[in-house]
Amino acid sequence: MEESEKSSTENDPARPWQSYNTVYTIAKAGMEGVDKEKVQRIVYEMSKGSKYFENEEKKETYMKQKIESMRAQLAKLTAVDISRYQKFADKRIVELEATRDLSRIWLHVDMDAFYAAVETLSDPSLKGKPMAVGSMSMISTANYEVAEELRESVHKETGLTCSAGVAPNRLLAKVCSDINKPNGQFVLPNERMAVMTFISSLPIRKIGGIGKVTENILKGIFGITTCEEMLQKSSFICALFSRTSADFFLSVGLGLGRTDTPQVTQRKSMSSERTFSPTEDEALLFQKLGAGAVWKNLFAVDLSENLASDLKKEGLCGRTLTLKLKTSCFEVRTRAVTLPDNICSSEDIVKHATKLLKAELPASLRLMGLRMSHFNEGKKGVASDPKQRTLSNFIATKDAMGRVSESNTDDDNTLSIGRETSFSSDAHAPCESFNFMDTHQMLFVDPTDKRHGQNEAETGGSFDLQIDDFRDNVDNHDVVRDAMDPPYPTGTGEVVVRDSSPGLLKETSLDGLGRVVSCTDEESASSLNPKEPFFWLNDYQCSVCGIELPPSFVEERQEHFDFHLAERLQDEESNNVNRVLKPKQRFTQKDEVSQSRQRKKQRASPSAVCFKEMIINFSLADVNARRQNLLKSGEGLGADPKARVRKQKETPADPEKTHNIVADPSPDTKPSKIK
DNA sequence: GGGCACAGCAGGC
DNA sequence: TTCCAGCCTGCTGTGCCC
Repeated sequence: MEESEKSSTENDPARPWQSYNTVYTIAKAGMEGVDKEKVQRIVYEMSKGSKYFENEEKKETYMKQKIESMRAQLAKLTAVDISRYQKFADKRIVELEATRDLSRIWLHVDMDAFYAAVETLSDPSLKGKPMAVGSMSMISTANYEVAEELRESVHKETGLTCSAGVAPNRLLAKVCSDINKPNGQFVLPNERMAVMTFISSLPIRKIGGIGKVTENILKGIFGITTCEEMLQKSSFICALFSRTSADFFLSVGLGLGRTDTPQVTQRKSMSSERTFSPTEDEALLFQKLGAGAVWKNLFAVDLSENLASDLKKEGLCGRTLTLKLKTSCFEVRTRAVTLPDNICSSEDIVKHATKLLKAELPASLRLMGLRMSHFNEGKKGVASDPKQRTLSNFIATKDAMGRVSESNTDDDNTLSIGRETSFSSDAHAPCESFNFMDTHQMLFVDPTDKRHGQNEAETGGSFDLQIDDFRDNVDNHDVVRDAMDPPYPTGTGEVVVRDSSPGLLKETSLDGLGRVVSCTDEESASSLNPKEPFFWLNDYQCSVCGIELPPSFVEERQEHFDFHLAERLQDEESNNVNRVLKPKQRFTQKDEVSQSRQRKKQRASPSAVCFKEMIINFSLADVNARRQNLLKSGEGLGADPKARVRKQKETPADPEKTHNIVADPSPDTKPSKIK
């Protein structure tokens, strides 16, 4: 169908389902060839008249108004304006082009039907049956050699298929991984011409960050449907959008994307929300919030309790509490309050949330949510990365223990951390891999261990923890061994041994020869008395907080124990170092630990692995060496990307090379909100 | 005017 | 594959205060 014809039919008032675009898109892989109109018409007819439908119509009307308003702005532009914006746009394009980095190759791996596939893997009887997946899993991997070999290896080890995209940057690698889904791959050469050709016909919706609204706006105002057209309309884009948005759109037109390794970002907020049957019953709404909830009633876990529990698991306190409401008409409202102090307890949360809700009533609601943000501002002793799990939390996690157990069965009894093994509890999380070297509690810098004197080539570029060390300590003890200023002329490091068995907190500082430097057995600043043993009174009541939980509530009791354990360790973490060390030592330790941690982090980083999506970053030099080998062998590199991969597969993998394997936490550069 | 808090929205997974 | 729900991030606009 010609573009003009398509455009005219899509505005046909006799076919209202064509603009009901919230329910269907052909942008996703595998949807080409589907009878779009038929699908849209059916969904439209079935949705018509519902509250959701009415809200969608309202949103669409707003979007149309926005498009009309921007069209009007466009119409007002004079020839002089357009010329000025064109000059500006051309300048920006040149500047952006100068940032093009073709020196690296990114491989984006996307697991096919990941959740269902994993569940079927663990329970083959599910194969072919409809199912809902509520849990996650992970696999570990090692060094793989450029995409087919990797996919084959994943399939061989797990039975799961994945799709891969190879491109010069993260943005394009993600797009490429979508092209031959499922169980396929696409390689985009690191050449400008190839990128520009690729981008010329690429629908804008394929780009991460361009969703339904942005697509409609770009199409509705400028008629832009492909990435290339972003450049053709660059002057108008610069005229109507903010600098951030315009830069993003122009970058898309140039096929530019981030080429640096994404960093694990600090968590900004944490929330909990629930949808329920629409209700105006104020008592019920307050109850859902947590007001008036009874501790004993764990079956009716409310929002405030949920949020408080999640916050405590990560040791977070926040200052801003936001109440999110969705009315029965699907209208979303948020109401926030910023407090002078951090809060994290369910009692505090519910107190402030109740005030926020009261101000909104009466209302008929179908969803409520609570979000905490502005974490731990000004609070001392808080980990710089709240998303990073503490070792104690990790150890207390059943899943984590399971992984350790698996590793424990290795023939060489070596738990290799940072190179081949990582842990992830959330396939969506941006690389929530567990990294021993990043924890406060466990820094293995043993001055007597000769391994640390070896260079990276000897150690394989990573740290190996002897499983014996680990096993000795995971049971009841945390051991901190840090390189510190020598307290004695012997020049050896000091070791702090912390015994945090339930009901006991004892710390002993030893010098490098094992002599006792200091010993503390003082009370923790924690609200939980460290000397107080943790147990169930009459096998029923928590000895710490008094909550009652029957013995049959095994999981709930375990979670409750985890909560107290986390609370205790969090407090210990913030108090421990200061109690044991002299001021000078504190300073030196902080500095050295920081450096040590950073060094280890750098060395450990090539191994971070997560799922369901994974990005692997190769240096172009590595790849070129492989290419040269292929050319020398007379095989050549044809235009067929698959042929390229086949050739490379035949070259044996080089075990010396490691590459960055990182999670894909987010799309490359997100556009800012369109003005 | 700058900084901050708040409200809302878009988008990814 | 779609949708929605849930959770998260990031951006913009507005209003208030200093």
